[in-house]
Amino acid sequence: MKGEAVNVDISIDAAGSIAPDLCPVRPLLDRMADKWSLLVIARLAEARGRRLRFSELMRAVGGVSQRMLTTTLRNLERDGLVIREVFAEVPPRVEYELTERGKSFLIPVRTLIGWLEANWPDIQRNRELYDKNE
Amino acid sequence: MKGEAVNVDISIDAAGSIAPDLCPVRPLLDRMADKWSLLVIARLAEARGRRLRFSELMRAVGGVSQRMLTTTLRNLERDGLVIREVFAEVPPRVEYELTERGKSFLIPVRTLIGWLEANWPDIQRNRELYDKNE
DNA sequence: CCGGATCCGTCGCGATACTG
DNA sequence: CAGTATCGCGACGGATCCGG
Repeated sequence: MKGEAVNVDISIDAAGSIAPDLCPVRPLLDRMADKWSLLVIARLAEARGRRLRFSELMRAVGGVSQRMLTTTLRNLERDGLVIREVFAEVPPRVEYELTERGKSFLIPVRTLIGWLEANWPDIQRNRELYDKNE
Repeated sequence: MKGEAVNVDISIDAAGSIAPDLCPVRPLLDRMADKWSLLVIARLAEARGRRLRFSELMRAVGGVSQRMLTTTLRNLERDGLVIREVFAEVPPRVEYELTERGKSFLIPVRTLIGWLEANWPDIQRNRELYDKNE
């Protein structure tokens, strides 16, 4: 058991307002928000179709451990955002590439990041003020 | 110290592609992705200007503990997404309301959720397939 | 009624060592 | 080269008790 499945899902209704429980957004959101998913997707997107090898991706992302890169890529593959192709060679070669769905995911991501960039200075100032007044 | 500050920031450049280190998106992203922030914002947005009391918000969100609701609201207030007003009464009354910035945040959120809704069925099918083949 | 303080379990993540 | 296996820590979040 893990928390009795509270009301952690979010969705939007026809009117555009946010409502819970229409679709399980949370599992997805959790994954997009994990430490490496977005960075991996970003690096694959920059390649613009060129497929990246595991080690290549690891250098491009920077700071990620083998373990985490592997599980991140597995999760993205499981959701159909990334394609993984293994070549039966020695030494082994594995290439990764964004799927169409993976590419389309960049649209909401860019919207979000755009908002963050536009609002970050104000937010930062707000934080300083808040922290100063204890 | 906490992990040596690897390359965990993401941003977008003028061309619209995602690049690291332009602005610290990660601290924000972490917070938006925490367990309750989005739900709290959603409930406040539904109120459409009407301010919600703490207990009211707690029932509306559902499943959140007092502790987590408090810290979530504090964080949102710190970032200027929520306004908190305390009334010196007995029993105490505290009301919460979205700021303009808080409201504007709903735009990227809706974009994201829209994408999730549109893609969730496919993703789910993809997952089942992936899980079946071990 | 609205929180602060404390305790504690869980889990994401990093480090390291090993393998086909 | 591209992983898998194992260990351990630290942060997040839930439960509970207390306080103005």
